[in-house]
Amino acid sequence: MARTSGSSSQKTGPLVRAAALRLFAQHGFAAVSMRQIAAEVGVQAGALYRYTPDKQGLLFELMKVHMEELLSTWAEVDAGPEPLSRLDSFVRFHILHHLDRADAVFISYMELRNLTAENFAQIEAMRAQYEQVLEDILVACGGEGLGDPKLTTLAVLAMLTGVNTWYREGGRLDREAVVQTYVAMVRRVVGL
Amino acid sequence: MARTSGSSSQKTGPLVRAAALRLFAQHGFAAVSMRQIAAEVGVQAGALYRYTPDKQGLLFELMKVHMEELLSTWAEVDAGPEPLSRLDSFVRFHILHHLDRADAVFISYMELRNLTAENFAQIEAMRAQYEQVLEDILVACGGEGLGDPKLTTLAVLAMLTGVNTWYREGGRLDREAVVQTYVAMVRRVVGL
DNA sequence: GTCTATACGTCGATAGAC
DNA sequence: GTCTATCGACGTATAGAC
Repeated sequence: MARTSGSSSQKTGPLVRAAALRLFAQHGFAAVSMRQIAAEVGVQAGALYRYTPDKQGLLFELMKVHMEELLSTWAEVDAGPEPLSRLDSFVRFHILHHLDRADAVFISYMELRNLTAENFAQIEAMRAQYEQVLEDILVACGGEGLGDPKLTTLAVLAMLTGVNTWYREGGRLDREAVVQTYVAMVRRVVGL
Repeated sequence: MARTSGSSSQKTGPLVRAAALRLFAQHGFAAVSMRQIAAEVGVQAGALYRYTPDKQGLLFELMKVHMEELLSTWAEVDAGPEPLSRLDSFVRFHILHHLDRADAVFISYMELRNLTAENFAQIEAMRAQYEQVLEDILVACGGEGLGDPKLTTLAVLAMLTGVNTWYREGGRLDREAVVQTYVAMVRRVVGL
């Protein structure tokens, strides 16, 4: 029996998350009210609580889904054993994946302090896991200039994620040009 | 005639700004109330309006002072004409200056979206000015690997500012070790 | 599954006493 | 220069009708 149109139960949930994602990214978690999110979706504020236990739960789910997707997508993309091509591939993946999810990336960096301690610990663990991915690649590459693997990892990630703060579609450089420039810069940072 | 103790007019203003700086950095601009700031200072909320026109003005002044100090302090530190030593000196300056002002740095990156359009434009202009400082140095260095000066500038600044997100006093590396590692990494990024 | 109505607290900012 | 008192608006979250 096909449910034709009546119930929006399978639509409203995703709409709530999409609206929250956009509004949190634009104005900040604390500055956005449940009423605003509801208005964006086209329902009354009370209806939101069918889809989230509370505002905090909404923020946490957005960040959790983002981090899970980051880790699982890399696992799919990750090609193979050759270290240097893995490094290039990681740089490309990180930049493009982050550019495609600017709102979620922004929230995941800016709103960490608005998570409860328990929720923060979960997100933090996934972030550390992602850092470890790059550190392992860098160690496998083992460039001569690679002094401290931890520091190099953090420096490279900061460099790559920084692209999100200035890149605009239709600007002077397209994505491919940015990726290639960063691939070259990262190689130099690690001394290869 | 020495005013001995009575009036606190010369003390409260700075205390208000110090409290706001700390609280905004910890909880975010939107999440902090004027009542919280007043409680931290030890006055009632109404008294704050002797020292700022409104909450927005308080945020703006913190960011404005921070950017002005960043630019003027570099102008003092900037040594001379030799490009490569200027680059090293900029890296050292940026890292240490930022580590010494973690709260102001954090606010200046996170709360840009809470500025009015007019205030944002002023801060943005000073940020662009600071970026130009590094770009000029990089161009003067003119390393062979230096592909796009704008991109390299942004990548290096992201790398350097990223230190603030993980550095903790008393950790595995002291400031000097961090500075030296980053000086070496930045030289490699620009191909020198 | 969404609505209306509401409990109850806090917000930024101002007025006027002292 | 700081206080107390207050305005009107808005915050999250819940209860119960439909």
